[in-house]
Amino acid sequence: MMSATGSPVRQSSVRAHNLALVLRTVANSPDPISRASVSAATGLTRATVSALVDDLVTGALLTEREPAPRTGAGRPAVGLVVAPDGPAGLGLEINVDYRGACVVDLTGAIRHRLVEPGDQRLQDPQAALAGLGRLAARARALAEADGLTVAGAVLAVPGLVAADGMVRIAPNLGWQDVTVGDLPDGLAMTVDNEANLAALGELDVGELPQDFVYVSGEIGIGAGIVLDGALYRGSRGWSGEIGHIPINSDGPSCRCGARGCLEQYAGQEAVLRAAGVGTVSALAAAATAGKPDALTALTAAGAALGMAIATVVNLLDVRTIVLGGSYASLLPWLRDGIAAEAGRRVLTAAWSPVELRAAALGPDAAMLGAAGSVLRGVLDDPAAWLAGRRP
Amino acid sequence: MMSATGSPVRQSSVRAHNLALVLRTVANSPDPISRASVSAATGLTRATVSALVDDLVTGALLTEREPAPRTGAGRPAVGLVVAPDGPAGLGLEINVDYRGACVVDLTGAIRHRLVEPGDQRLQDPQAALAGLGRLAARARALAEADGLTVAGAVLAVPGLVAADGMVRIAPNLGWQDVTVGDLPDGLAMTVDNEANLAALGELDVGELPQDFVYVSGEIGIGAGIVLDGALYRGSRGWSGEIGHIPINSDGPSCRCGARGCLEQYAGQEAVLRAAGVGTVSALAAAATAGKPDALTALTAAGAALGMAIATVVNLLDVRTIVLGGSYASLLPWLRDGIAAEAGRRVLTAAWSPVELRAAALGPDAAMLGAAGSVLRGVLDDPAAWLAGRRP
DNA sequence: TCGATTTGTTTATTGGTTGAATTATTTGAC
DNA sequence: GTCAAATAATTCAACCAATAAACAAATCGA
Repeated sequence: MMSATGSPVRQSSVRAHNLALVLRTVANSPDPISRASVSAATGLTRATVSALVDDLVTGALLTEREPAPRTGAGRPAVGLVVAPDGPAGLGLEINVDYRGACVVDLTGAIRHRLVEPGDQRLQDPQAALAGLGRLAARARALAEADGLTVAGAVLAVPGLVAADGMVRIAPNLGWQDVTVGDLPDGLAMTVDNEANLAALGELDVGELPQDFVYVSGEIGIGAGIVLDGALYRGSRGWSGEIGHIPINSDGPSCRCGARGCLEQYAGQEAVLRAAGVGTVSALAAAATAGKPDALTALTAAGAALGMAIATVVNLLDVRTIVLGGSYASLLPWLRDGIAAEAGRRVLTAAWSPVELRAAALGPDAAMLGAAGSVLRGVLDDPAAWLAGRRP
Repeated sequence: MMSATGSPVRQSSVRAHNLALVLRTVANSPDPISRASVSAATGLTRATVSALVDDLVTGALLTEREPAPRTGAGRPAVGLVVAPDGPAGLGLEINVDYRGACVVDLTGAIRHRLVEPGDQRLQDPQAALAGLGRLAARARALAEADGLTVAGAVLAVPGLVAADGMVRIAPNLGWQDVTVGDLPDGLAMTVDNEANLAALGELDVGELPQDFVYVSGEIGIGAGIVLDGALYRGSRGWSGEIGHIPINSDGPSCRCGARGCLEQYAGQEAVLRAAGVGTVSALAAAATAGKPDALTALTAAGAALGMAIATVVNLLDVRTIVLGGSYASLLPWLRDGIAAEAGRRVLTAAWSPVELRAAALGPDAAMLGAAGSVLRGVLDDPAAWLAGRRP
């Protein structure tokens, strides 16, 4: 009668779990950390930690270093750090006016960064992907010249990505139902939404709580939702479509077919039009100069954004909102409008106000998040990586 | 430097995991299931399953029964079912005009149900809790007379519940910062939001996907969010406050201080006022009779609800919405309005429409969900339960 | 009645953690 | 300068839980 229980068994995947636990403990430590400290932090025996660390060192995931300067008597510890020359993540991005690739190592250092400007909308998707493949190959060659092993690649696209890796629709790229396979050189590649990956990128740089929402303001408005330290993708991978939250039931019509969507109030096109300028940098300049049209436009956008953010907070009870994309640079003028509207509409604002932050990574957030998500795969399941490398 | 890794270690909690796996497999099976079938379904060896089942049987979580009629040769199997006389959950509820208690056994059968009508707003919170304690004691006595062991109690309240069990505010009960301790007879009790527990109750009866949102329409409008088969409570336990999603930035003012909240369009008071009737049942009667005022009011409420649901779906990518509370009985007249608005505003509606369902459990959903969440605790960690019972 | 078949248990083996003892390396005191 | 105290890391026997394979039990079918 085969009742589908969902979870398979776990025999001695205890080791896999503990391997990940040790690796994560070292990765989260700001300084080189000794085996004994890992033992204390995890609760595992020193003996066990030694055995696990041995595996991780021979598998090139950890490296021994000089320990942090210590005080008092006793045998000096051997410091452990995440290996800078082990696996690396290849982060890729195709966006409206550029494509890029970056290589990030396990320590989080950006080892290479290649960006090719150029309007991707002019090309058909397969041509754009072929160009991206060449860029990826160059980045990979650079990484391997450094002695790194590229563990995988993730591609960020501004669109709806299905669970099977098909790009359902990327309106600003003009893509529809585009299948993205592995890279030409055989490296495994997965695709994900740009806002999702940017959220992961912001999460990787730390300083953020385990629950937050990243709001990306570009031509469209998307959100990456991080709950309990993990990205929430939704049952089909289509979560975070914040741009079409209704602000006003009978507002201006939107390209989605409905009326009064957030995008019509706080999308890049609407704001630039209201401010009477052509680009985001021109808008920032006008706002800095105190031009009334610019300030009015930004105040209105902030109010609309504040309403949408209030909705998100009331629904998900996150206390932190990270503003990325063009919102990051415009936050100084958006902040008051957002805070006022959110303060009025968030039920729990009286106890704990919503915290607004500008994205730390700037325009590279999605690409870096893509590389980071490759590394996250290794960090979360080092046993699988070791098993794959062994033979 | 003690890097807080978050996850503690796991030694031979493999057993705990597999114990839960076996128990869940039996619980999910519609018919009595043999050890061999459990083995096949889980991937565990027959030997291992036998050992685990032994523990579960001696711990009164499983019972041997006649197996399902079988065909073909071979030694006849011994059927396993979840024990009807093992641990039971005590579900409690305090709502505006009644308080209740129910006892549910591990098989999901409702063994006892006690409801005391009466306006709870008239009492101060401690008096209401004392009355509830007496009701709980009666229910517990009935359960123990049946040979059941009450494993714990959960209380459903219509309000914001903090992680530490304090009821921050329950507007329709007139409660504010009420601390709820254990029951007078020493039984552990936890508190949770009514919509959250109702969502869990609906999840328990099955037939639902792993991701859905339960929308409860009472005086206020709340939502219970289920993601990946688990309730999402938010970082502080205050998720799901859907009633204050903005429908129209300059709509009628709301008691929350903002304008144009959903509650002002689809809350019970607004709808009854618009329809010119006094109660939900009168509204249903008027709608059945085809009264224009009632139909117009319900259509308008459906449209507002559809907008809010579209927001939820765009944000979380759930495909199923369960309508509970007074919405369950009014769904026939709300459905078209919701579906039209949601179809227009949900970005992915073209590929996969939003599925609307009426709640299956009716007004007892929260109370039953509360009892179910006690049992869920036992089902999810039978090892802890066995360890607690052993000495 | 016998073989085939399926269920459930017993037994030896293996993988992985633990705890205690052991070795290694430093600081500080006499 | 030597020795005791302290801390780090490794080695080794014991243990726990799952596995695989053999075995015992109970039924069907010829």
